[in-house]
Amino acid sequence: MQPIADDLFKALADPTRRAIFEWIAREGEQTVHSLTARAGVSQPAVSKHLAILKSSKLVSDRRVGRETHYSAQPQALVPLVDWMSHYGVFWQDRFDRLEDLLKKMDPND
Amino acid sequence: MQPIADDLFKALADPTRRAIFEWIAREGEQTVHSLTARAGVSQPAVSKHLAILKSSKLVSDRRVGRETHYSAQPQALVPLVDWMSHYGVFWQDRFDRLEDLLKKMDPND
DNA sequence: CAAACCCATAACCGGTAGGTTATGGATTGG
DNA sequence: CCAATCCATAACCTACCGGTTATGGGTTTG
Repeated sequence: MQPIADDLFKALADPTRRAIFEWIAREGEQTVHSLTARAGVSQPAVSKHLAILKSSKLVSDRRVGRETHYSAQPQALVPLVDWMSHYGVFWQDRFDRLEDLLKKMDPND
Repeated sequence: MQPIADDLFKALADPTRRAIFEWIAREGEQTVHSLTARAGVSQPAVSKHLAILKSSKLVSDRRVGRETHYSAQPQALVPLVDWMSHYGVFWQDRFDRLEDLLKKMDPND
């Protein structure tokens, strides 16, 4: 098995960090300021989480004047999918759900 | 979003622990002894990792005399799949691979 | 241009996580 | 039945992680 990026698992293991990623992913580009507003931790803490997310490619940043805007990069999750795909059971258990997803994606449906 | 079991992410975040899980998953039931032989850490360390894997349902144990046999429970990964399914990009990017997997699973193929 | 704002970094701190050795209970084998 | 084996737990240590406050550089605004 190819050695999956350990940093990816580690980056997602912290709940605060995962929450930050989820907000950005679901609501689009966010500034550090807006993230700090609801993170429940200080601004430096948020910045550090963002740095870790960035180092594992889960987010990218864009400077706009004095603000830094962060966007989600969910493609960075692909190694996780690959890793899980080695444990076949998961397909069996979620086959129904999988079919639904495929139908929704199929333009000829 | 339902609060995904934090313990699951944490359990998988450690590389030694993940390796142990992978061995059991790929090669079937294993004793603590055999796992210790290649884990690169002491037997108590392995036992602790197994306890953590067990507490997040990733493995189950079965006592046989003085031995304890551990088996993988990959269904415990399902919450991870669910979590990732919220970040749609992943399906688009891996669609080809997904198709391959489905073909391999199809008994009429 | 001075003040306020946004953010990253530095320095520090406490808790926890992963490792170790020591130990002991249960089981097997000679 | 005594010794050896398998494993879990306890006790301990260290390193790292996630948090804090302090600070300062860059940017906008009044």
